[in-house]
Amino acid sequence: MVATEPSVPSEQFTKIKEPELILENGLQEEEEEEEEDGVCILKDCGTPRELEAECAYGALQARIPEDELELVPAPSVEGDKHILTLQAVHLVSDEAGLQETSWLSAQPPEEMQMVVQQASSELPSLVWLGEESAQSLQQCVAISVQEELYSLQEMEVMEFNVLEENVLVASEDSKLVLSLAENSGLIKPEKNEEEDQLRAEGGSAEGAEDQFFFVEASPGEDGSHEIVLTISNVNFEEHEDRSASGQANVEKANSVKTQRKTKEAKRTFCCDHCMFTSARVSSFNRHLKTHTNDKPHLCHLCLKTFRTVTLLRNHINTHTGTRPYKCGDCDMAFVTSGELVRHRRYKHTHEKPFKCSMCKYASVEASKLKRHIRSHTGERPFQCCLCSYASKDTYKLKRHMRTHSGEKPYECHICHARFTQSGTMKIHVLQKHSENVPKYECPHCATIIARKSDLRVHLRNLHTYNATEMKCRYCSAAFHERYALIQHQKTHKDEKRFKCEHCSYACKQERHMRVHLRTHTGEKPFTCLACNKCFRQKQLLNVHFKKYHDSTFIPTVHECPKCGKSFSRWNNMHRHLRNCDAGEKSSTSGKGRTKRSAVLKEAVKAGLLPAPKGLRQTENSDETAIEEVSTMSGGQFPDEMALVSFREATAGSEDMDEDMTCEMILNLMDK
DNA sequence: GTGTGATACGCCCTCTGCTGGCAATGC
DNA sequence: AGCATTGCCAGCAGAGGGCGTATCACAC
Repeated sequence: MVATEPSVPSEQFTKIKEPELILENGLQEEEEEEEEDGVCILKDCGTPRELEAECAYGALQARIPEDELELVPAPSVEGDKHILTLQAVHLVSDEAGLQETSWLSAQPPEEMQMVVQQASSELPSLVWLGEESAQSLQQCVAISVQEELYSLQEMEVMEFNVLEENVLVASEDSKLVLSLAENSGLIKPEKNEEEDQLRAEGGSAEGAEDQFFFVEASPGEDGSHEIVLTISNVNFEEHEDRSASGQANVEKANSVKTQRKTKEAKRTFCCDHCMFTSARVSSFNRHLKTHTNDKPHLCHLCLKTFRTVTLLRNHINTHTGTRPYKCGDCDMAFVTSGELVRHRRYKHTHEKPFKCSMCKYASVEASKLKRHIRSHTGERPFQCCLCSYASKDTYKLKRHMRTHSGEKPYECHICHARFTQSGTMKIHVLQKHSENVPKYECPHCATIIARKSDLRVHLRNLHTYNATEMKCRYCSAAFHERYALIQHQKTHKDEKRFKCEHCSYACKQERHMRVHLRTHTGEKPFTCLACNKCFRQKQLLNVHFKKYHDSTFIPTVHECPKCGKSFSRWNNMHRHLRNCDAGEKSSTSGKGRTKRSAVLKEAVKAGLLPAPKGLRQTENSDETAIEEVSTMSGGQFPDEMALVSFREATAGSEDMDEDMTCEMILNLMDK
């Protein structure tokens, strides 16, 4: 039945756990009526490594013969030997809730056969102690081990230790004895004592026939060396929901950190609703109030209710502003003394009792140290449900969730811009709406930067030593710092660094030198596809093609503003204009040309005359003059050959200024 | 039963630093 | 005109400080 059926008590485990006692070192007789259940504190006295080495499935199976095991009772159990049956139980799927719990059941001592069956590979930790047939099993002990809390191997070792340690417990308890092998065994409660117990509870011996003892195992405070067993009665008449209750026990145990030590011989009261235990009745009773909604103490100001007078008083202080605990070193005051102590540590004494073992960090509060340690371990327990992000504390996750919700809770009170974080808004207000905006000056180049973080970027990009040399574009100099390289390259700015080896020509750009060299080599790399005529520059080819091979080309017509005569070229119109204007005779002398050039230039600048294409004022006219003149397409020169002549003539002086350009044009015009 | 210190959890805050889009600027 | 550079700026996350509150252990 019990051994083979998955109908393991579960819900009852939570129901039957009346206020329990720790049974240790012999419990007082006068309190026997309270001892329905118990909590046993077990201490590891085995050798887990040996056990682990013996069996991959764990110590229990390792130490117990595969088919039979004789159990030796605890010395104090009246010398009876009890052999119990161990039986593995494979739970069926509809009892999945049990699969997270391991069970051990002890059959009555009259069943002197112990059989260990290999648990299924899927459920290696699921082991029953019970009679082979299980049909006659009327009492048993079930041990629940939380798989969630331990790795499989650890859990199994612990399982063994539970049994092993029960010898000690049982030997002194004589109420509920579990022992296994020489120093281990599993013994059900002694019949007579059990009956006495039941009588004390007002029950009957028959009632005991249907009772299970549920034992919950959980780790002790200091790790694997101590285990807490919580033993409860189980009523077999209510088995229907046991799987669910078994799951409930798993969850319950997971949520509670057991910290109970009972090395001292004293009673412990166990909470019916949680894992809480206490040796003091007053504490236990006070704890019980946490599970009730009984809050008899009413706040007359907001009608909120509280369990205790102290809680109510503290609450009322929040209404009245009463803060009886005042800091002697500042104006702060607090409702509780604990708050004051903590405040003084933070602000005045700087006492930080919680120190990190991995760094120098220390904190006033343990929770802060715990949070800090996550920065060492990388643990991120708080997982975002919408993305892969996980944070180390709840607040960061909450803040992160704004990236999904789009929430921007912080608003600039001046321009009403909204921000996701208060710090961002603060920077915004400071930079945009404040008068005394702090500036950060680079210590290396005196650059002023508004934000410290951006100064850091500036330093990283421009002033960081680079192991790889960065070479100057214009010379052989090399630098390890980007800023130094940039400053150096600026020294090349006004240099005519490119000098012709065949003549005195010099220029600033290499591309100009390449064009110039063609005047020495005679190279004409640009060939007209229509007539195979070759040109030294692409612009000349383009002009040629438009004029002679492009039927859609419409030459610009320039009209004289005085007489309306049409000219195909801008410069011809202006030459005409000089003659047409007030009958003044044109001059072809150099002085006169220069004067005309200046007049022409000024006229164009003043907007009195239409600017020839390519003769606009530019910021970098020295570098682009030749290109600008070259783009005087559309027949601005007297003819194509004149343009070519111009190009060739100016090829060696590309950096001439605008006046020179105009003069050159006028010279050509004069031709 | 109550007061008090200790503990734990949660919330909110600041400071810090990195990232990438954007626009101005220079080449 | 196109491209590279760089400061400005908002978004976002890491780390830690400070405090409010609930609960427990213990002494009285």
